[in-house]
Amino acid sequence: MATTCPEPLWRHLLGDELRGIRQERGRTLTETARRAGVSPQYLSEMERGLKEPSSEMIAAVAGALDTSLVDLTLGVAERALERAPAPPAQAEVRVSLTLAA
Amino acid sequence: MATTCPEPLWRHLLGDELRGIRQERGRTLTETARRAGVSPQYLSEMERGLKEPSSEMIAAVAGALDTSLVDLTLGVAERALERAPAPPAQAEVRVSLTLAA
DNA sequence: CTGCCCCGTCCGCTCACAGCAGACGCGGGG
DNA sequence: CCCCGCGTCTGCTGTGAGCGGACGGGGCAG
Repeated sequence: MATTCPEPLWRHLLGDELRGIRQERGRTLTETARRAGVSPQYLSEMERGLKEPSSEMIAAVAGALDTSLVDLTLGVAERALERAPAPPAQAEVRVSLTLAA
Repeated sequence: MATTCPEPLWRHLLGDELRGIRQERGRTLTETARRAGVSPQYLSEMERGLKEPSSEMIAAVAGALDTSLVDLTLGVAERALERAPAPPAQAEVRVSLTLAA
């Protein structure tokens, strides 16, 4: 097991996920920022993982992208899994529990 | 679909998840804080959703609890699902995709 | 009973950063 | 040339992240 790649940080994964969703929906950064009630420069920074957005900001941008915190955190978890050298077996067990519920 | 319960915020869900994991492992707040390199008062505030911890702080506490950002965000997503009035069908599809990978 | 230790939370504080206004470069169209 | 929209850069200020000291509660020993 290689330990050469440290775990990515929350703000990076979140930013990647937000940009991913936005582009998937074909939305511009400027329009999304306006809908979320934040500045375009700030949304740009969020997406690039340069800032630690508050929970309210996260919720506002999620709303502007017609998604939810559930989807967002799941997407972040997926990205974290993709970047992990070996997926922990426990994480998969937890995911299957989520399906059972 | 009742819209009387707003979606919980990231910091609340995160805090609940951190406290849940810590108590599951039978660890004290003071010991966990020491291992994470944060003050006990700050960890207390984090767990109660009173503060917006930085990504590095989240990582440090996760490390102190012998867990990862993957597990953490999955746990948060689970809690968000539990508190959602009706689980979005899309979220479940994403989870099954995670299993397939 | 008192004193000590540990636990978790309250209160007040400082300085780094969250969030943004103005500016910039780029591409496209008239 | 101009205008518009896009996304990012730069600099700024007020706020809150993170913590030190203090506090109350519980448990234990003398």
